[in-house]
Amino acid sequence: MTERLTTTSYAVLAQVAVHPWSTYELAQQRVRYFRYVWPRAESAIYREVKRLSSMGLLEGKKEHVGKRARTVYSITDKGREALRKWLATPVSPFAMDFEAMIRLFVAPLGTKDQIIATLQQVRGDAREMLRFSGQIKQEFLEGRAVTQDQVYIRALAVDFFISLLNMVEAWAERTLAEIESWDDLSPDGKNERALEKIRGLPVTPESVETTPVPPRAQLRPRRGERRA
Amino acid sequence: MTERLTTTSYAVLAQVAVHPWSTYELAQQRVRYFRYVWPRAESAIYREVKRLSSMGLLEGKKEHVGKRARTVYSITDKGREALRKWLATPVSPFAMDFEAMIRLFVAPLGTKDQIIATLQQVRGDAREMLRFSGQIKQEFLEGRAVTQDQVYIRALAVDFFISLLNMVEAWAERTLAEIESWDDLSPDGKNERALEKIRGLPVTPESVETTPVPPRAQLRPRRGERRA
DNA sequence: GGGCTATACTCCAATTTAGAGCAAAATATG
DNA sequence: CATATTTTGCTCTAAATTGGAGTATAGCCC
Repeated sequence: MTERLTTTSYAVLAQVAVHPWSTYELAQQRVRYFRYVWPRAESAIYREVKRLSSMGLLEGKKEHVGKRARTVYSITDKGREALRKWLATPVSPFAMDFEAMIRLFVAPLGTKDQIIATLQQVRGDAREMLRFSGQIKQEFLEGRAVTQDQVYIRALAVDFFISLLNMVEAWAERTLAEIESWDDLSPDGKNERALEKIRGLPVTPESVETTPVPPRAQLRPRRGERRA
Repeated sequence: MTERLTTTSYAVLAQVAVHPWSTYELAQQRVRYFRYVWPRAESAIYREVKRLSSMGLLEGKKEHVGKRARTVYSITDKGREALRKWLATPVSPFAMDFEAMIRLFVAPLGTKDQIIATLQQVRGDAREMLRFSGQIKQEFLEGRAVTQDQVYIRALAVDFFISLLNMVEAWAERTLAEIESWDDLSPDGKNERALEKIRGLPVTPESVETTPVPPRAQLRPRRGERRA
């Protein structure tokens, strides 16, 4: 048990800051909070609350439902202080896990149907998450969200998700349309059209340098706060 | 050393399928290929090529530069076959690590300057990656990309990235504008406006059910191919 | 010939993950 | 009302993964 706080620690602290939770609820309700921005194993949450509580950043109270015990955690002043300090440090850059891209890359090895199925999955996932976002939106509009008093902040996050998901959905849609218009997955006669497509993609023109340097963003630590 | 192939295995196979690479190049050039869709530790790549090679999916040839040995890997037919089989299985859903969202969530604990700095980082990261995407775009337009013969597929991926990055950049931009227009980070009088903002967010209307079920997308395995 | 950086890895401790287990409570089913 | 199933509320562990330290040669530049 190290004393080092990771982003996962702060995610748990942030969620508990909303109001007290039992560990089980905390693990379940992550969906509503940070499942989509900081997905971690369930067992990691159970481990984390213990750690944070032993460090005095959370306070655990044992409760009983019949014979079965459960622990309800609340954030302490020290915990809030830790969050405050964290806010002054640099953020780690965003990253994705997007397996479908790797499949697209090697798509010509497989069949047209296979890559279409993959893209339909992506589109389906985006739509499902959009439906979920729609529920969150409704909760706020109807004034029944748990963090109703924080709409002014939450709105910014909801905006992000809906934009992201709409973008993914739209991309999957137009990519499906493109691929469905093909006879097969061979390159025959498709590259000309593709170059036109690429030419049209909007990259802010300023400084398309030739230095093939990987973006510096990648040099800041990605997960924990390990220092060099 | 298990025999199980993970998405990381397929990412390496996919990259080697382009042309033979030395392990070092492979690890370095991941930026160009799957760094942004499947970011993994460098040491994982070194481990993976050995594993794949012991399984006969890659073939390693020792070369010498003076006294120093290096291994150049090429994909085997068996390796291509593995990729082909993989394409028939279901994709794992996309996921993000986006620490800035957690910070936004607890932003009122900190200062306005802090959350502004965080959002500027996000915008900066997006811009940097956009610049990198711009270089890729240029490579294709000038016909000097390594996978020039695959533009018709690559264009679809480049489209995705540029859309994603522009979306992130635009979101960061408008969120910064919003926050900069505030006097402070207190909720005072901001929630009305926020509700209007939320109301305007485009969620496809079909079926905004009230069942607060977490999207099924999350139930498919995220990383490896573990079966239930 | 000294210093620096790039190449080319290996190794390892510390985390982190996915999932198996276990037990009690609540709910459904016959 | 007896029994089966599901949900709650966790703990434990093997296996995988990570970030970094370490080692060593090569090739430049001054």
